[in-house]
Amino acid sequence: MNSGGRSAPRARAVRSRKPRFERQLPQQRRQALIAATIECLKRYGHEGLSIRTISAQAGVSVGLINHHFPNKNELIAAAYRHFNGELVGGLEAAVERAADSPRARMRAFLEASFCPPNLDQDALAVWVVFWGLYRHSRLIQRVQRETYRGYVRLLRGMLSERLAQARAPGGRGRRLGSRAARPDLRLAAIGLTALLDGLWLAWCLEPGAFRPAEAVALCEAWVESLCRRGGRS
Amino acid sequence: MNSGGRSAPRARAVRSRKPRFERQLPQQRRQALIAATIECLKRYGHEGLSIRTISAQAGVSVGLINHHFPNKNELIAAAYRHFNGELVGGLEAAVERAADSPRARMRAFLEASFCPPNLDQDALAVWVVFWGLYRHSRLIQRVQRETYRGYVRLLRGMLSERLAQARAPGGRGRRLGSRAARPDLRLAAIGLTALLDGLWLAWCLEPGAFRPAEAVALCEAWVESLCRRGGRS
DNA sequence: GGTGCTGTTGTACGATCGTTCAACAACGCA
DNA sequence: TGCGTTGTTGAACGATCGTACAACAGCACC
Repeated sequence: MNSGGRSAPRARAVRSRKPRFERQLPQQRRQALIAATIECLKRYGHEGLSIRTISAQAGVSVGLINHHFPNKNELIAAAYRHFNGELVGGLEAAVERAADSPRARMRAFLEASFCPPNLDQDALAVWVVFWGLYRHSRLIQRVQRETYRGYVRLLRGMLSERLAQARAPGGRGRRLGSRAARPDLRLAAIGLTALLDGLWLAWCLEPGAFRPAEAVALCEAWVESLCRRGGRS
Repeated sequence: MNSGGRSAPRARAVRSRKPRFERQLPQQRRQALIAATIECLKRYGHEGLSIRTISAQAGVSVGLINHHFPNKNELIAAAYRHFNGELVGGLEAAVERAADSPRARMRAFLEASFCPPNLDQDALAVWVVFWGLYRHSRLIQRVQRETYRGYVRLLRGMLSERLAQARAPGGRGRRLGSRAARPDLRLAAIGLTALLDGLWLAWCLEPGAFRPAEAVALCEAWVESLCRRGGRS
């Protein structure tokens, strides 16, 4: 409040003191806020979804969020989009790193599904909060619809390759007439997705119940069974 | 505010007017509040978990909840216990109504799992909110631990019967030596639970993707596969 | 009909919520 | 070095949250 108090600190700041805050590009700041949102969800669950908690986690003031996002729901939707993208992107990368064989690609997909960072109790806590918002938020519904397509396409593509290989001449398909060899890909994909999700959920709820490798084995056994029976149930 | 205003309306009330509220036994009122809590969760999701929303749904004043429950969390935990109990009780009743055959009992269990009121989008919304509270509420954790045992015991018991029948002399078990006939019941139960939960989840998220009967068929195919292979993966 | 108990009401309180906005300040640029 | 742009701050607002509590009133009982 004393006169001159406005310029004196600034003169020192120019020389040595670090500024009270750092300006960032909107894109970078948005990413930081999204990361803070997910971190808050991991730590505090649904109660972590408050403007003050998130801004404190990001190390910024409460007002900044509404400068980069029109409102809280848009920030949450952006965080959901990011979280979904990380999952699908990680799985796609794991599949592409694998060998060319459909069997190897499927195995890489399953192992990536049952490894950190996807297989993580914190991650489940985040998913569950998002799912809880699903029914009453059109934004969340839209993000879900957009990102889920990528996941389904990836899984269906691999399963299709895998089943096609099994009934190819050089494959391991046995005792199959041409009719039985036409598997019901739709039901097969639904079943595999359900088994995968269910195992993932069960492990996150109780990590001691079984080992990740056992989950991979169960899923592979399901695919094997599909190959042998031609997908018919 | 006029003198005599206290006794005059009361004289009429005794004759014809219905009282402003009705006293109920604590047990009945508690049940009504629990039902209102679940109804609010179905309608409004996590935002429905407020004292004012629940008391309005139950048709009582805001103060009454804290007269029957020490705090909001205890009410939510009681609602979670009730919701779990309804599920497990309904499944047990369906199994007991079925024929004696292990196959019929398992089928009844699966069909009850994929029928209303269990197979319901509203029900999923309720579960998801409870799951979101799990990690940060010791009350919810305790209820979960208590009620989940009943579910696991029911499912394991049926699966055990079913597999035992399959490898009995008169059963349909084929090509099985005594060693292969010893299924890994633990992994089998884990897999079936995961498949069941995953299908249930997938249907609730997108009811048009497949019919409930198809889900039952997928689960039965899994059990059939276990019987044929002796549970080995 | 009067009395006591207790289930029930509704106001009040402090805390926290999402959002707004005027003022501040970091940094590019002339 | 001074100016203009704009990312950033933090106080303030009204709304809503969970809880407490004194007063009211339904109903059983004498």
